[in-house]
Amino acid sequence: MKILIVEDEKELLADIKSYLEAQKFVCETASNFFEAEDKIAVYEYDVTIVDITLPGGSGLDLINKLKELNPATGILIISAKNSLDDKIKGLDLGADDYITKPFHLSELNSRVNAVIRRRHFNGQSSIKFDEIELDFKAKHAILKGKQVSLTKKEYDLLLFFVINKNRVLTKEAIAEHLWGDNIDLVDSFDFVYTHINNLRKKISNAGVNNFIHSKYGLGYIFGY
Amino acid sequence: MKILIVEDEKELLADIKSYLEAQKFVCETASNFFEAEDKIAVYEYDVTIVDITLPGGSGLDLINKLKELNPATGILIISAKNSLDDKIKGLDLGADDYITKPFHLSELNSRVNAVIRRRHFNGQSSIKFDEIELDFKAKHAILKGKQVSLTKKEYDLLLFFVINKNRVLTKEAIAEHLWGDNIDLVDSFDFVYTHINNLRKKISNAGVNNFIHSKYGLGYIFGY
DNA sequence: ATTCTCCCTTTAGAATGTCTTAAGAAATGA
DNA sequence: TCATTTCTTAAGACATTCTAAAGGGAGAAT
Repeated sequence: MKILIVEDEKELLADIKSYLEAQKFVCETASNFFEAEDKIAVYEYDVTIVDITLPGGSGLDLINKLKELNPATGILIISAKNSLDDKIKGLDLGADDYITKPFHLSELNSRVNAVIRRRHFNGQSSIKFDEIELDFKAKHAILKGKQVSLTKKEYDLLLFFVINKNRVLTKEAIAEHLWGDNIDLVDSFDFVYTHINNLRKKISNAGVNNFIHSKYGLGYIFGY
Repeated sequence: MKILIVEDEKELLADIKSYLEAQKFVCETASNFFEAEDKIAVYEYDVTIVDITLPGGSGLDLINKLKELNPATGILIISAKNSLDDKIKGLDLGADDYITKPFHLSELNSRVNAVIRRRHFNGQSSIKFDEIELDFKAKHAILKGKQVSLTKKEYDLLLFFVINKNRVLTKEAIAEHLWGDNIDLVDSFDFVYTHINNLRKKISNAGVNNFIHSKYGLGYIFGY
């Protein structure tokens, strides 16, 4: 899960980032309108957290752009206590939720989770592909109807596969999505093999086979 | 897909090259205006990445030349943070996008992909010619409606043919497009024969025949 | 028409690079 | 602390790519 945080107060921005990263989200940040504009043009984040009052332009315009460029992203507004008006406008523009300053980071976190659930998966609490089902709340998989517990990385990896079914994912893309782009490209990405292997084991132990296919020299593809 | 990277900062140039090569692009480089001028005169790259500030001449002039010599190429500008003016001029001249220093290589990569998509494929996720279809997401071919898996070289080769249908391609051009300029021009290019043969086998095994024709002494042509 | 040269086809196997797997070290968290 | 998860490492298996070589055919020269 990759999140963009758009917030001009540097300290708050850093706090949010480190909190959400501790919750195992992969985060990127922007501290003004233009930076945010650049980032959303380039990457389709799962969730975008937007402070309405931004230097360089209104957060509302940013939301407009977001809806245009990446309608699938979840949008969470941060607003000051007094600007009720902006909140309503934001929700009208298609934001999913808002949170008022000051707030507890734990609350932000649960709202992010709620947004992800609602947005990405249309209010469902799980996503399913054939005999493979992922439960967002419990963060486990249901394979052939049976619960299988997954580690965080296995869960994220499987979710990334399910969302991108029938699309080749290079190990670089996988590494980037699960670990963020602060990883060094000279790295070998060997650890991806390990996680793929672990995930495959758990899936096939449950009697579900042949869903993660290797494409030699290209990457992996999930599907039949 | 072949990319020319024009950038004078040696270290950045090397970083970009190795990143994009990891993403399975074939890259060539130029570190000043004249070198770039030479290269674009000789080969029609799919995408050209141009740093606006170059020793020997302006990147803007280079863009002009590019539009003249190879209007089909995608152009991506790299610019310093302060030179907003140049960016706009560049886009006016026909560049497709710009990216501001400093940037994440992953951002550059997605912009390159966006440029390619826009240029070559108009947002489609596959390209089709008669009974031959290539799925960009899954990186496989669909021949007579049936999925056929291809190796990376076979895929690249077939894509090159489909894009250049009804045009004679010399084996030197094929070699250059698929392997980049690190191959020696004195080489025999015999390996091209092998890959053509493998590709023909897979295509005809699927019951699709006579699409890759040999033109004795000239090269190959794809079509009826 | 015949011969010669060069280009292309095809095949087999060597070299290369990628993936699988497992075991253990390091990091994280209860 | 101990248990679990994540990362590192390495050996071996495997797919792909490249090399080399033999044979067939096209076009040019005689």
